[in-house]
Amino acid sequence: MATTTAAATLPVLGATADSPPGLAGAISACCTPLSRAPLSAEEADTLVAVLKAIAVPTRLRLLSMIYARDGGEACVCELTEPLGLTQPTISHHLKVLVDAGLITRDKRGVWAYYRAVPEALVALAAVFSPPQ
Amino acid sequence: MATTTAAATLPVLGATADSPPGLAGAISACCTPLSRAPLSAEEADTLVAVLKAIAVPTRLRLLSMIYARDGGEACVCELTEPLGLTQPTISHHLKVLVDAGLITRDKRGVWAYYRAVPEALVALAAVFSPPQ
DNA sequence: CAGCAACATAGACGAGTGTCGATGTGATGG
DNA sequence: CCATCACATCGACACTCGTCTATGTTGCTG
Repeated sequence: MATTTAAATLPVLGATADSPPGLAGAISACCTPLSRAPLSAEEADTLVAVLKAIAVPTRLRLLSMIYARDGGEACVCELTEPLGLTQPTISHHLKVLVDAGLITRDKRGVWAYYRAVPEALVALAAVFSPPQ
Repeated sequence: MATTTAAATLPVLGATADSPPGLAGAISACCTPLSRAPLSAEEADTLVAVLKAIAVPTRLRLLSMIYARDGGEACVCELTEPLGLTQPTISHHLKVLVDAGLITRDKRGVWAYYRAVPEALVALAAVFSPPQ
């Protein structure tokens, strides 16, 4: 169960109920490591859906801000100012990250807290695991 | 020199002469793991330049086809047919992957062979290494 | 040298998307 | 009940980019 074998054990991610219904679970469920075998069109589309979510500077910074936070959660108000963008823009990007399964949303009162999903990073790292 | 410490040793990548001048080296040179600390705008831009290169189905499939090949190299003629795209389109995407430092180009005679750069995958995997 | 094959480059077009301002939706407080 | 705050949604605009056709470049061959 070491991190090096994560790629083999991760397909369970897509089936567990407590993991988000997003695409992060589907990464490991569909895709062997890149260097293992050529990707089919469907596998590529699935993986790309997640990669596109993080291939934007704003979203990548949002992701790192949430993941680096104590407890791995932050509300919108804490993320708007550091990036110098509008609140609707931040909300839009957060929704994309949620849909990709990279973070989760938890509304408590007036505030919406976005939380990290570390398993998603593990799945991504597994995809990029080098040959042998 | 284990894979788990690759993140720490990889900054050398950007300095070695035999590694491509692409952005793959810059990944590890600029960016700590995502979950370590919030990314600056510049760090995000650098990482995104590489992520955008692979966040396209065609390029992701090209990358996997090259990396999964024996010897880790392939010529354009071998990559055009399986994807069902035009030769100029394939050449275009290969150039993007080369510029990102994910593959290298080696022209031998009439053929152009594109080769894998495993260190680039290691650097990417390091970026997505989970907290602690 | 002529001709062909493999690949690169140039220009154009259409689809996708990051950002914005304006507005809608609940929850809280007086 | 009304005002306010935190956040989501909606349309619109500008820009990027994946793909194509057409053409240029280079190396091999008869």
